[in-house]
Amino acid sequence: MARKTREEAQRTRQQIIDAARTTFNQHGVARSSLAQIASAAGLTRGAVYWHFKNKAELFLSMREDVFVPMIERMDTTLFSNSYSDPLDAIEAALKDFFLVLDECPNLRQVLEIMVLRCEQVDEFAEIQAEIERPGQEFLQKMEKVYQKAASHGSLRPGQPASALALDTWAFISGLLHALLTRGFEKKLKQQVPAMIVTHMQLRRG
Amino acid sequence: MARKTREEAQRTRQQIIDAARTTFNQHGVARSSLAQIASAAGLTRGAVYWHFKNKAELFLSMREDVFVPMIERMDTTLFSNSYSDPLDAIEAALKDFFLVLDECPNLRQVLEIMVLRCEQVDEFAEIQAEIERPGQEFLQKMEKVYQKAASHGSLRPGQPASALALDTWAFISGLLHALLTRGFEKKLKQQVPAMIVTHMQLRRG
DNA sequence: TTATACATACACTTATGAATGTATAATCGT
DNA sequence: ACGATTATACATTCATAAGTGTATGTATAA
Repeated sequence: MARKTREEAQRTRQQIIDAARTTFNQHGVARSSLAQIASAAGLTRGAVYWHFKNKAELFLSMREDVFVPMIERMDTTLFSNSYSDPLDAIEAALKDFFLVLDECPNLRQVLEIMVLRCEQVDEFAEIQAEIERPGQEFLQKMEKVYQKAASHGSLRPGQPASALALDTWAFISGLLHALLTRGFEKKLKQQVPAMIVTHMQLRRG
Repeated sequence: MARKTREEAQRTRQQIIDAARTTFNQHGVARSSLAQIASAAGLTRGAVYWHFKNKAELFLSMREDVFVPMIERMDTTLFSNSYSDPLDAIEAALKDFFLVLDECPNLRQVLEIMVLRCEQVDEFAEIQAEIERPGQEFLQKMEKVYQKAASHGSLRPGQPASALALDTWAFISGLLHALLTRGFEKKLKQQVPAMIVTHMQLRRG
């Protein structure tokens, strides 16, 4: 075939990423062949191998495509100074996270792939480390905000900020997994905001 | 080779299950071939195909080998009447769960495989449903115990039992995933009892 | 004219499932 | 109780399918 413009080439690259996302999501990472992905993008393996070294690199590129913006968005809400009570900032950030998850199918698909449809082992060990890090950083950020809430006086006394942050972290992680494994069914999805309110209510003074 | 006694055959069956567990855990389910598993058990694929139809059936057998006893043990603690306060029963059951997880490497390996090293998709859909069900049942059991605690008067008022059960469920799920992904490192493991105490303390009256 | 953006073809490896082989428990008839 | 028969518990072999990475071809944008 013919050579494409640079912009066209970038579009095909994006098409491959999109095809990888849907294919990984449908069949799992291990069971998705590069031929399948290429075919889903209307291309051949040659195109895939031109743009990406192998499946692992394609996986990482697909992830970065949607992961970085999400983290930035959460941070801005979490550290926003438009909330008088830091606990409100946490509550808003948590709600916003699940709202984005509901609104952005690309992000949802990528999270589904990373959590459910990817065997975390061997050469994907580095990938796994990359997945963990945002969670760790989120834990530290939360602890800071809980400390702010403590000095603000809105926090129910008796527990250190670190313990509260751990509890919230486990709660969010578990809720995310529950949503992902149950396919974001309405019944559970509608309970999410109330669950967050309950969770935060338990630590208000 | 020669034919074995029925008891010997049962032992080789168990050897295959053990080999599958360690192999799945090391390399992931998809990347583990039946030849690898057979070799790890000191056998050939012929033995595996004799005892199991295919990899999926072997996976399910490996799971049932350790999963059923765990559920029974949790239930006995959860519904034990040796605790005057139902909240203490919940706290004890949660602590016991993570204690068993720490003590029983087989159960830990199987959970690691199911959560981290198994792509939940396609023909494993039934398997996934089997994995979800205990979680769902646990949620319902918890709700009952929270209701008992409410009528017992030890529960901090303001939240329905269903909401509290959901929160605890998400907490446990998240904590389990955290432990599994971080390889049960001591630092986090030692925090588990305190986290459970914190979690329960937040809902005591 | 050359580097790019792919498509096509090739060589190699690996896994699966079924077929076949085989020594011996287990069972059955006498 | 003992040999003959049969079913069992595997090992071995075979046929086939898929996937990967690389090498090569090629039209065209740069």
